[in-house]
Order: sequence, then C-alpha cells, then structure tokens
Amino acid sequence: MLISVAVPVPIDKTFDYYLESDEENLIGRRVLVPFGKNKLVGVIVNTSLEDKSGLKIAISLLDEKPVFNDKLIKFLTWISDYYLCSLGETFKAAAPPDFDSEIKSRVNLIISKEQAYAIIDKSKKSKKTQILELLINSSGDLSAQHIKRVVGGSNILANLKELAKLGYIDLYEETFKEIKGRTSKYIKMSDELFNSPDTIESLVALIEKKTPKRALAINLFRVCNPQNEFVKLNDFCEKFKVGKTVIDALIESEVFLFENLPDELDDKVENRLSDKNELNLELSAEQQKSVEFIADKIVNSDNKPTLLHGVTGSGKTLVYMRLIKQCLDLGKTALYMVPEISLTPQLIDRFKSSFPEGLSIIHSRMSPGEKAKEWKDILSGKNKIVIGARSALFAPLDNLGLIVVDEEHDGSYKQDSPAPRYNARDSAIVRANIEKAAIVLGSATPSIETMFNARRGKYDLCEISSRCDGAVLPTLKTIDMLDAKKSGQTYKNFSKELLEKIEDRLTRKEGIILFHNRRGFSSYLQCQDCGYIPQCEHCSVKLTYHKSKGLLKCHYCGYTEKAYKACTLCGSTQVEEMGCGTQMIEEDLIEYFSGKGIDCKIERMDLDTTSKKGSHRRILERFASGATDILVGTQMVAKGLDFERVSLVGIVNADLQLFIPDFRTNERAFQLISQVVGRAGRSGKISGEAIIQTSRPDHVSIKSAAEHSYNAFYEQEIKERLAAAYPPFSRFISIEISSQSIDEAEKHAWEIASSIQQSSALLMLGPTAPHIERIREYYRRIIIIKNIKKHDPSGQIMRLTLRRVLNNYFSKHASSKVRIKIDIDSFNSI
DNA sequence: AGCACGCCGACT
DNA sequence: GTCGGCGTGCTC
Repeated sequence: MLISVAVPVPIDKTFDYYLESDEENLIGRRVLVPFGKNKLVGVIVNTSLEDKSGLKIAISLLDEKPVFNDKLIKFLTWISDYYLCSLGETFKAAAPPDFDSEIKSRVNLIISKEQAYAIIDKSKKSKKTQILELLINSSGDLSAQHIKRVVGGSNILANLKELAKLGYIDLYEETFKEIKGRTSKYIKMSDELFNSPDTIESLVALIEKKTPKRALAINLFRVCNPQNEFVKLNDFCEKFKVGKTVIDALIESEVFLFENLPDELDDKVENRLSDKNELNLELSAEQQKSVEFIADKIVNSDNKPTLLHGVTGSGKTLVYMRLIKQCLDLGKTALYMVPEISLTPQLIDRFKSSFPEGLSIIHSRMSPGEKAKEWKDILSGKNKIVIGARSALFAPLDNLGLIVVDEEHDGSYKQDSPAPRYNARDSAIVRANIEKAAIVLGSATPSIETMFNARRGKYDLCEISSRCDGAVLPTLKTIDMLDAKKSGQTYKNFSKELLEKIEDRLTRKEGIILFHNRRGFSSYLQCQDCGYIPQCEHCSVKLTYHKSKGLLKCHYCGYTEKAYKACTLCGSTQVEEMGCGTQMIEEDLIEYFSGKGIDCKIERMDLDTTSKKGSHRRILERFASGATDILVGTQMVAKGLDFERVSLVGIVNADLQLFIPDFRTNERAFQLISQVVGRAGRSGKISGEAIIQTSRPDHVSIKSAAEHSYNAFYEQEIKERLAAAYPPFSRFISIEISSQSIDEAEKHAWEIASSIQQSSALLMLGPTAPHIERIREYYRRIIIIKNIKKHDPSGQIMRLTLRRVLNNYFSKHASSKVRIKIDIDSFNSI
C-alpha cells in the first residue's frame, strides 16, 4: 500500500511511503516513518495502490483507528493552504503535544567514569572531550538533543557515533511513547483483609502501640470507604491528615493495594465559584429571540455565521448555554471558544454546573498529559462539549452542530508563532462550513471586519441592547487629567474624584476594579543626570522596573537583571522611576488610604501574580467573597469577570492604549475600555459607575466608549479603513525578515521585496525597520502587503504570488541564517 | 527543520 | 595533517 504522509517539517508537500498493511481506514492515522536520518511521526493523508519505485517503507502504524477524521483533514488542509504553512506543521499544531513525539536518540556511558576521565584529553576542548565530560558529570543517560544544545555545532551525531564505535558510549533510540492521560496513585484495602473485620480489628490492636498513625489510617479508610473502592491517595491523605509514608508502609505490608489510574479532573464541587444550573433561568425577550434564530440554524445545518452583538452584561453566555443544550438534544456536539484570558475559573465553573457531564476544557496551561486525556475523551465521543481557547478549534469533535466564538474581536484568536499563524475566529467559519455546523460570533464590541460583514449581509445579525436581570449599563465619567493636574485635583496617578469614589465604595464594602494595562512597578528607570535608561541586551526595548523584587525585566525576551540604586553609566544616584505599572498603582493606593486611616485590602491581578497554578482562582475567590476590596489589574480584569458586588471601575490611564502605531489601535482602545467599563453594575441590585482618566477626553475611542456608542465608533473607523485600504477592505499581510546581522536582514528584505510584483490586487510597503527593531538578538525588517479584496476576492492571486516568491527565495537561500516569517491577516503592523 | 557533505582557514 | 565553521542541498 502506498501512503502519502504529512510530516512535521516546514516543507510544503507530503511524502510517499510503502506501508505493509491491508487494513482499511488508513487516512487520518499516524505512522512512524524514516525521514532523512530521522524517524518522525506523520499523519496519513492519502492512500493508493500505485507502484512507485524508490520509496522507503513506513516503520509502524501507530493508531488502531483514525485520529483525524475526513472533515478535520479537509479543514487542516485549508489552514495549511490559506496561511502558507506546511500540512505537517498544521497537523502538529492541531494535535496534543505528544502526538508528534519523534524518536529521540539517547546516550549512555558504558565505561566507568574513571576510565572515561582517563581517556579525555584535558589539554584541548575537542567535541568528543566535551561530550564525555558532560556524560561524566551527569547521573544517568542524556538525550542527544541535550548534548547538542550544550556542546553546540552541527556534527554532534557523527561524534556520538564514533564514540559508540570506540565502545565508550551506548547510543540507542527511545521507544515510541504512546499518549497516556495523566494518572495518579489510587489505593484500596486488600479485599481479603477488608472482608474480615475481625482480622482488621486484631491487626489494629496489634500495631496500635508501636505505629498509631498506621492503625488510625486503617480505621479512617474503613469508615470513609465502606465499599472498599479505589480512592485517590492524595485526596485521602489531605482530607484526613495522614502522611504518605504511613500509607506507603501499609502498602509495603500488603494491607493496602495501589494502582495508577487515569486521573479524574479535580472537580471539587464545593469550591466552585458558581454552582447553579443556569439552563433553567428565564431569558429576556431579546435573548429568547436570539436563541430561537440560531437554534433553527443548528437544526437545519445552516452555516451562515451569526453575529451576536450584545452589550456587556446582556447575558450572551446564557444564550450560548441554551444553544449548546439544543445541540446535545439533537445528538450533535458543540465547540465553545473563548480568548485565553477569559477562560476564567468562573466561566469554567458556570459551565460545569450547567453541564455536569461530557465537558472538555482545553487551555494552554494544561500539561501534555492532561491535554492528551481531553483529546482522547473527545475522540471517543465521551465528551460532546469542548470549551477552550484558540487551539480548541482543532478538537476532534464528530458531528459538530455548533461553534461559538465568544469575544470574537479579541486579538488573541490570532496565533503569532509558531506557524500556522491562523486566526481561530476566521478559521472557525471555515470549519463550520466544512462540518455544516451553525456558527455564532459573539461580542459586545464586534471587530470592524465582523460588523462590516454583518452590515452587508454576509453574516446575520442578532442584537441584545439591554442588560439582563434588570441591570443597567454603568454611568460613565471621563476625567481630563491635564485639567485636574492644573487645578491641583490629583494625587500621584489619581484624580481626587476617583479617590473619593473609591473611598465611598470602601465604606459600603462594594467591589472596585482598577484597570491599568501595564505590569511591573514603573515603565523604566531613568538617570536624571545623564538621561541613561537601562535597555535590554537582546532587544531594542527599555527594561521594565519591578520594584517588589528589585529587578529590571524585558517583557519581550524575559531577560532579567538586578536594578541598581546608582546609574550604571555615570554613577549618579538620581535614578528615577518613570511611567507607572500596576505595582506602583497598588503601592500608591496603600499609602493614600493608610495615611487616612482607612482599612482596605488590595490585590493585583496580572501576569506576575497569576503565574502559579491556581493563583488566578484564589485571587478571584477572595475578591468575590469581599476579602479583597480593590482588584488592580491589567487586561486580565477586562474580560469575563462577572461579580455582582462590583459597583466602581476605574481606568487609571486610558492614554496607554492610544499611542501605539498600528491601524487597529483605535479599535483596540475602544474595545478594551468598553470591556473594562462593562465589569461594573452587572446585577440589578447595585448600580455601576466607571471613571476614565485620560489626557485626551475627545479621542474618538474614549468618547464613543464613554457614550456606550458602538455605532458612532464603527462609522468613524470604517471610513478610515476604506481611505487607507486597511481590513476589511484588504487582507493585511506582513513578512518579517530577521537576522542576527543587521546588514543581512536588510539585504534579504530588499531581495524579497524586489521579487514581489505589485498590482491593483497587491500593494506593498517597505521593507522598513519595525518599531522594535531587535528582539532576542535578531534584527528585524518588515514588508507589509495589502491584498485588495475588490481585485482579489479569494486571495488566490496573493497566495500564488507569495508562494512563488518564497519558493524562489528558499531555492536560493536554503538553510540560511535569515529567518522569514510570513503572516497572513497579521495583527502586528509594527 | 535537521542533517550531512564538502570547501577552507587555523592550529599542534 | 586534522578539527571545526559555514554555505549548500536534500528529505518519499
């Protein structure tokens, strides 16, 4: 049998092999194949009985049945074609991380460390010496990959082979690891013992004196587990304060048995932020109308997209839940997508409470094992609902009835790297089309592109214009910070008015959210004598000051250094904190309120405070319960948070959003401000208020947001998009050329630019040096292409041109040190 | 991408 | 002479 295999390499074609198998349904199953000198896991995308010479033989078939169905393969093929990415890499992006686990070489020292030490040549650092030294200093075997990383250079494998020939080391291949879900240790009492209470009692009596903890553990287990079922060791120990060593001893003496069993998700119902089944709640007339309109599409497999435009707090989630329920009732499956940042514990708990069974959650912080487990449960048909961020788009749901893309305007639906650089919202529309599923794009502030499509009838439009449960939109006030400063009505970064409002809510014990979209303490440090600002060594950006840890951090590459009190250039101690981040906001508030003798609990929610697993949930729990009065945060507080007690939202400095040189800046500012403001007054019980501090109260984004006027903003923005031929009137494509040498980057950028044929369908800008010229040691150049939709509706001309340009370039510069990154429908223009 | 081959300069 | 850097070409 001849099979065509998509292999995870950036080569735009599939590779053919022979497979010795007479099985059916080979398409969509994974195979291990020899590829060059490597062995890779690929996916079979085609089969035939044709006879072709010179083909290699596939090593082994890895799945018993397809893991990618026909529709998913068709969809991934579209992604690969549209975003100019190889099919194999697209499969790799779609599958859980260990699906493509290649076979890695490992190395083991087979002579003693002393012998090896005698062999190595101490006088010179040859590659072989370095490899042997590495092995001497390691406790076990090492992967060839690790050795390569440490020693560097290209011909490591050749050196390893020689060392193996000399009999110093063993070079062997890892066996292929099948994906397994995460397992945990579960225990139960030996059945024989459990069924004879007398024996247990005499045993307990016997050991009670010497090892009371063990005796207690036995008794506790009997009481809590009358059926003698397997219980999770961790849970048992935690609940009854029993040490794990105690259980280990009892396992050793065969009182308990243990087994490693697939882990059930931590589903401690009592800890949930929400526990009510929301499927029975009554809907407003507008909600009901939307549900009926879209439910019809599910029944009729109508894949024309629907834009659900509902103001913040209008109960869109409830609409989605009803629709998902519809799907299940029809025997279909459903996919609910949210931006990573709004995949909050609160949202997950709401869904778990309403759909206690058959729910898979997929997000980026899961371990490979956890992801593999979800994937398996979806594939087997056990789980029929998937909730997840961008990558959930590839969930192997069969018989898909509905896709919901919530907060469809959100930029995090666009993958930046690695390839494929897909937009999950746009791709979801294509998947819905292939699966004949209904699709809903939901937002309080739809993207300009989506609203444009709705207005010209390409999408249907459902509007919900009022909040549910009798809640009303918060009242808004914009404060001109320049005016306030002139009249002395400010304290540090706050207007007196905002501080008064905060104080008022503190006395009433109502919740306050302060939004400030910059983490760290200050933006940067600057020497007041010589003007020096510490820069990142690897990127052309200023380092951000994190005061609590006394560190300077680069938010682009993660580089961190200690912050010194004195200027590293001139030695002056006049180093000042410039700009302001969430840490400073927090500190200033503490200082202000403690100065007034007012008690207030403040917590920060940003990347720095939520990096630990579960910290996100704990911060929100404390805020929900009222243990925290003020939540200070970055974008993280802008989306999805739904707490009744929040009556005041403050945007400390709205200007931060306004001066980014990108054609989507105004749109993003409008959306962000509207979303943050929408956190206030979400129940009918407490009315909400929002304060926006800015120096540009007349800016279109701020003004429209302050007036709750999406339409005013849209009308203004669409005119500018048309005038400048930006999306939705064109596809915006960026080609990034980067190299450690600035001259190489420049040279190659011009070479590519000169090979692009401009036309009415293809306008080119650049190459130019981007806003941040260097990131992680690489100098960058950008070429922008506007693919005018009027002259190239399907984008076919553009893709053909770019493919030709890339093929031409790579045929000349194979494996060059210059990196080329092509981004269709890019979200970064800087 | 990842690997090997082959050309060329540096170093014992 | 040999080692290692780097450009070039190929992977069914």
